[in-house]
Amino acid sequence: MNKQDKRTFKNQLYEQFARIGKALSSPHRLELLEVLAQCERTVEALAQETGMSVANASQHLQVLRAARLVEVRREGVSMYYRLADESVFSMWQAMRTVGEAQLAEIDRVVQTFLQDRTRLQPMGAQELLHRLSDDQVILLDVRPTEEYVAGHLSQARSIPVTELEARFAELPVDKEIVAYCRGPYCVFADEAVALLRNNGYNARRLEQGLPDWRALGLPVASGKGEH
Amino acid sequence: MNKQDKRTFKNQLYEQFARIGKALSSPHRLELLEVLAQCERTVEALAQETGMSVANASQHLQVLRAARLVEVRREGVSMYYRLADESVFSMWQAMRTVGEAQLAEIDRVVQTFLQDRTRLQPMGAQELLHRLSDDQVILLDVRPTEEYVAGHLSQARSIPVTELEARFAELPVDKEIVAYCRGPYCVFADEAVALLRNNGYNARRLEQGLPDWRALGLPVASGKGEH
DNA sequence: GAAATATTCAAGTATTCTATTGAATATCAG
DNA sequence: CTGATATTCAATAGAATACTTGAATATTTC
Repeated sequence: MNKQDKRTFKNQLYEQFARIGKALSSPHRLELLEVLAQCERTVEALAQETGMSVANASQHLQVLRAARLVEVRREGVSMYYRLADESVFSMWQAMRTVGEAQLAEIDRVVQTFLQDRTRLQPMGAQELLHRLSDDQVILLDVRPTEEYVAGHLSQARSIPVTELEARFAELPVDKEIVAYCRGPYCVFADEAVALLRNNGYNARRLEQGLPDWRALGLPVASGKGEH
Repeated sequence: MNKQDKRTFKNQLYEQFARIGKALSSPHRLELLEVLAQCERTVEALAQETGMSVANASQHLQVLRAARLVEVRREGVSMYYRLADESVFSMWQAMRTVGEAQLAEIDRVVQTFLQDRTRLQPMGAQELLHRLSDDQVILLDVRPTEEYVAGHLSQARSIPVTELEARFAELPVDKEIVAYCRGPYCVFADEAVALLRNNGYNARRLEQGLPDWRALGLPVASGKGEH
C-alpha cells in the first residue's frame, strides 16, 4: 500500500467514525440517548420527555439512526426507538467519564442544581448486593412504571417518585430504603430520598442507575415484578 | 426543583457533554487523538502525520483543547500536545467498538484496504503473555522509535517497520515473531508481518496496539529498553 | 536586541447544521 | 373508503464550522 492509498484509507476510516461523533455533538441527541437507555419510546414520548417539538425530535432521531446509534420498529401508528446496542450506552458512559474528569463546568452545573449529593449517602453496587442478601434494605425503583417494566433490579419494587407520597403506607419505617433511578444525572432518586427522609424514613440513593447496573453485568429483571 | 429548573439543569448539562461530542465530530480530530494516543507530539509533527496544514492542525488541536481532550506543554519553541487523560483513549475505544458493531461501512473500508486480516493470525494478549513467559516468541514494536521510547511492551524490541528489512540480521529465523503497532487500524504491523513472511520468517500480528494494551491494565515500559 | 522558528490568530468564503413551519405519508379504526 | 393520529419530509432562515491565507506572537539563538 503506497502513501496515497494509506491517506485514502485513513480518510475514509475516520470519516466513518466521525459520523458517530457528529451524532454525539448535539445536547438534544445526547439527552435522547440517555432517555432511550432506559427503554424504547415513541417519538412523541421522547419529544415530551426532552421538551422538544415532535418534528425536531424526529429529525434528531433520524440523525442518530443514520449513525446507527438507534434502531426503530413500528407498532401500529407509532414508531418505537431504542438504542441499537449495549455498546452505545457504554460509549455514552465513556463520554460521561471524560466529562466528569475533564470538564469542571459539569461539576459546577451538578453542584448548582443538585447541591451536595454526598448527603444522599450514595451506595455502591457491591454494598447494595451485600445488604440485600441480608434482607436489611428495601430497594425502590422510582422511575416511571414503563421503565421499570422494561428492566429493573430484581429485588426492586416499583414506586414512581410521583406516587411515592401517596404510597408511604406500603413502606415499613424500620428498614433502610435505597432508591435508584435512571442514572447519575437523574433527580428522581434524589427527590425520593429527600421525601422519604422528611417523613421519618432512613433512605439512601443508589449510585448506579439501571443502565449502569446492567453495564456492570449485574442481573436485571423485566416485567411487572412480584412486588 | 421545579419543572423549569429541571429543564435548565438538563440543558446546561447536556450542553457540556455535547462539547465533547463536537470535538469528536471531525475525522481530522479523531485521527489526531489516535496519533496522540501513542505519544505526545508537536503541532508540526501532528500536521505531518495526518497530512494537514500546520494552521489547520493547530486549529483542530485547539478545538480538542477547548473540550479538554488534550493538554499542551511548551518546550522551547515547540508546543507538545498529549491526551488529557487515560479516559480519553477509553472513549475513543468505545467509539471504535460502536463503529465496528454498527457501521458496516467501516468493515467495508477495512476489507478494501487491508484485505483479509485473519491471514495475519492476530494473537490475543493472553496468548502472547503465555508464549512470552515460555520464551517461545520474539516480540517486535514496529512503530517509530519515539513512540517506542514513550511506552512499549516490556519484552518488545524496537524495529520500526521502515528499518525492518535492513535489520533482518538481528532476528533469528527459528523463532516465531509477533509484531505490534499503534492499533487495529494501523498498517505497520501488517506490513511487518508480510515482509517477515516473505523472507522466510514465521510471523504474526498482535491484536492490540500499545494503547489498547495499556488500557487492559497490562504492564508498559518506557525508555529505550534493554533490547 | 535581531533573526529564526513554531505556533496561533484573524478574516473570508464555502459548507453544514439547527429549529420551525406546514405539508405529505402511513397506519388504524370505523 | 374516510377520518384521525403519529411520524416524516421539505423548505427556510439563521447559526456554527471548516479550510485557506497571511499576519501576529512567543521563544530561542546568536
